[in-house]
Amino acid sequence: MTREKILTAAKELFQAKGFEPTTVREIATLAGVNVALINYHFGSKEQLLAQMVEETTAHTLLRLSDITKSGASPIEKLNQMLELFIEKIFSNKQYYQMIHRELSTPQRPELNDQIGKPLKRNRDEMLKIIEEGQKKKVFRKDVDIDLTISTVFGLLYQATHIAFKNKVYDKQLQDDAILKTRVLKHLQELLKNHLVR
Amino acid sequence: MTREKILTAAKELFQAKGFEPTTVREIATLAGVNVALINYHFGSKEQLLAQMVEETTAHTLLRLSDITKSGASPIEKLNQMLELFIEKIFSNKQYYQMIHRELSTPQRPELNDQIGKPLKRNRDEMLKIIEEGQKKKVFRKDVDIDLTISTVFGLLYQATHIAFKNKVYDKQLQDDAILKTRVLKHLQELLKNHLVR
DNA sequence: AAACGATTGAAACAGCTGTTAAAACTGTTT
DNA sequence: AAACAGTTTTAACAGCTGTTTCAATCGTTT
Repeated sequence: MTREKILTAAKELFQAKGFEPTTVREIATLAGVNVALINYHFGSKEQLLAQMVEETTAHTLLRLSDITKSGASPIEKLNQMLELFIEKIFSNKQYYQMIHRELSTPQRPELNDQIGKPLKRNRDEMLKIIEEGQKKKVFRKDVDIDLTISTVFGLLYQATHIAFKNKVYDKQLQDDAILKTRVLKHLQELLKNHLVR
Repeated sequence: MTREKILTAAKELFQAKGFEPTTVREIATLAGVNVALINYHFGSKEQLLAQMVEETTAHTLLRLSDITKSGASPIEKLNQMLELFIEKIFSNKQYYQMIHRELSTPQRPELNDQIGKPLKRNRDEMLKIIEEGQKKKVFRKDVDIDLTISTVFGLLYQATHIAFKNKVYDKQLQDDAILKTRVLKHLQELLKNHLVR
């Protein structure tokens, strides 16, 4: 019970403020527990985050392998995959922003690795599908697959920025739902033009 | 002189460690000056970063408007622009990583705005060119320009990650030069397929 | 009821952070 | 030589950080 209360409070604060700016005392207060219990149950503040990422990632990977193993065509699979990622990322914008921020910091390299692994598995699933499409000769072979995948995740990351930092790009506040369909459509057309021969 | 020494030392440390983890005392030591001089010359640690970004950005914007104002075709302009961005970003990978990291943190929103403005000007230059291409009817009109630009910058950002965090994506260490030409070629083809009608 | 290990609470640890007030020192102008 | 503004130094401020120590409490087992 205490463990869960700490995890919940920590997730909320890490999302809102980031990892480093969040203090263990804030977490303890929001969770309604004593400060010392964080170190008692998780060992350290870092391991608390590592545990959080571990438990949060599991579900997405299950749904991903469902798509990969289905009988759909490569293009259909790719589209389903895009929908899943967009859904996941938009409903946890702050979480993914925080993860990427943490992933790009030179501090805490060990924690970095622990967070990086789950994300790499996402990339690998997309890689499988593109290679399958090439094998079935529906996708062109003269594309840089690695950079294509990076393009997708790069845009998804940028989209989360646009979603709640519109002022930076001089745009009116846009409804997430609208942005989501825009992103999906954009990525679908982009990939179709780029991959399909 | 003191000012410049502080700026140089700060840039080096911010790049290597990030903004927050770098202490004013470290900056002062590396610059070989007294701690108090940072606040004397810049007012605060935050304004030091703001000033740094301001001065670093100026040159790029000059070269950008050169491209925009040239007589080249939209496609040529776009390619020149890509080359410029890739050049700038790859020769200052750590710097741009740091900037993006700082830009994605909910802390220090005022500083956020100050950093965001120069980056927005980059986007605007690219926007101009795409709109020009549409007006001259060499580019399709049914594209999401905003997301197209986000796609470019999103990939460039991802590329800097790949450049010195290859382990995350299970790749061998790649020479920056090779990666740069790969990125350039990838973006050129991607945009051509997506924009040109 | 006694004993036990697991969990919790209060308090303090040692160390760091950005910033600043005031004095000391510079080089130039009167 | 005196006055002056622009810099630099010293030293301290007030506050925060993650972590740990040790005693108190809890629920379960003997």
